[in-house]
Amino acid sequence: MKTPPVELPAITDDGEFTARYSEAGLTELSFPEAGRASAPAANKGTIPGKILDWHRLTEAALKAILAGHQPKKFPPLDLAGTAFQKSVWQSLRKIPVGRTKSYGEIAEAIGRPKAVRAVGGACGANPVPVLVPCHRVLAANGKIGGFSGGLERKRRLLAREGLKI
DNA sequence: CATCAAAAACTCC
DNA sequence: GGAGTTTTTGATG
Repeated sequence: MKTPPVELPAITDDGEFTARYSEAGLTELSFPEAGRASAPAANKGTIPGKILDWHRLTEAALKAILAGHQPKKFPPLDLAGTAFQKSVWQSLRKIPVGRTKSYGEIAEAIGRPKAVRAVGGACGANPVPVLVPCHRVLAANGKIGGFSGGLERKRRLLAREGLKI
């Protein structure tokens, strides 16, 4: 591995997220997990300055969303996925704070109104939760659907934005 | 490399 | 509660 992904802890009020960066941008973000209280020891000396710069933006954006505000700036994202998944994630990022969309609406937005189920799959494959607000996507009839980080966490995120299920 | 089968965070009847 | 639609992923020849 010539360019191993860089891992940095992002401290928020909700816990310690783990952000992973490639040479092109933020590539993955993980929720804090029990039993992983201590972040991966980050050798700041070996981390390129630009990544530390991105990380500042990531942490700021993360905190903003967790507080229910729309972040002013996003770090560059380097999402790995199929064309379909990228379309879905792009649509997700257009959802403003405090609003929700259904899987069906996302499906329509990308021109595949009937691919709702596939949209669900793409959301589940979303490597960057919170910044790509997969938690703001609910099922058509108001059901909460699912969430990679656990349904409880999804509910709390929505509650922070002033939404009630 | 091409093809088949199974599964998924949905939606509608 | 069951059938339908689309995409992804892993197995098979």
